[in-house]
Amino acid sequence: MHLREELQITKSFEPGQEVALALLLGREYLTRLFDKGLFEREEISDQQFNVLRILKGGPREGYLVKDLRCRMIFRFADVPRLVNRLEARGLVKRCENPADRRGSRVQLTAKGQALEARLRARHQALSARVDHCLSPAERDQLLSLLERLRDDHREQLAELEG
Amino acid sequence: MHLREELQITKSFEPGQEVALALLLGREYLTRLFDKGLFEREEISDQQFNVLRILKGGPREGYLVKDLRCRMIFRFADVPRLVNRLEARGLVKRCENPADRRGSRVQLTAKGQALEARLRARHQALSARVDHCLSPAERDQLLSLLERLRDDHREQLAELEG
DNA sequence: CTGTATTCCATGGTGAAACACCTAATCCAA
DNA sequence: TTGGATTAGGTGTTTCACCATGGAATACAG
Repeated sequence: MHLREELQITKSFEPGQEVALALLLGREYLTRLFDKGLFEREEISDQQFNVLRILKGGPREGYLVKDLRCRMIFRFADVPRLVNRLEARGLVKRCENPADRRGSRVQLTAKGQALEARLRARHQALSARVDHCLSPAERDQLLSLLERLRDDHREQLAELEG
Repeated sequence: MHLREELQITKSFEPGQEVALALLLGREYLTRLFDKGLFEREEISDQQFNVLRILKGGPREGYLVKDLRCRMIFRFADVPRLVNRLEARGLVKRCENPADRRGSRVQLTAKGQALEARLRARHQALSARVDHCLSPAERDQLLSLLERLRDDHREQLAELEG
């Protein structure tokens, strides 16, 4: 369905708006799909799953909060409280870090590992279906275009901040 | 910058994850860019601007809350309270709707029109730069791929809910 | 015309995000 | 060593999203 139909827009698009809208709407569908198909039934948020997944892929001794933060997709996430919630559910634990007592290492518990594994299986199934409607060439093209946009956005952000 | 570098991922991607991550990250950059470059300095949220923009493009008598909702990108937005906040700032007003007294029509005030126009100008400048790093052919390709993904996601969502 | 179903909106509660502030540990230069 | 700067992370507050509830107006079947 075309953007204009989808958002019931009657006027013509301004240049550039279409790409922005498509990106916003694309991620909107994606998150809604994963919320419905995955996170909702396990009562976990996408951000929380992201932490579990990062920990799973990390070293056995875990990550510091700052290491988690820079790996999160949503950069300014409130990582300490995110970890608090996971800790309260017993999915994660904090261990003292003798090398630098300012920060503690966050590690998956056995329960957290089990949940991560369960979610990962379903996540893969959903992701595979996302992928499935594109040919490999299209997929690569999409990835490369999105990468170009990211690079450009990063540049513009730097201009705005610097 | 490649996704893997950006998120400091060491392991290989599972199939399909890359597209999902790229979408999430793409919209992340986009919203951050618009927040920094536009919304932050006017002390308005993207959702609030979206309402103003929808009203601007709509009929002179305004829209009902439900008409706003179905045109929002973020579908489950808390539209009544969004309108409350805009109303409190004098950007929007509610008028009785004689045809159906269950809902009132939301209209832009003069102040709201002025702010919308100011934001729109800057929004266009930013959007144009977003567009600028893609050729027209690439732009169309990106839009069409994203549209295909949306259609597929919608289908999957319907399956999950039905 | 009457009772029921439906639609539209507002609101209360819960939980999470944004932003700034605060504490503690570490680093480093004088 | 000691003083300040830096870094890590926790906390307080406000705002907002999300869900469920409820009430008012409308539509409709009988």
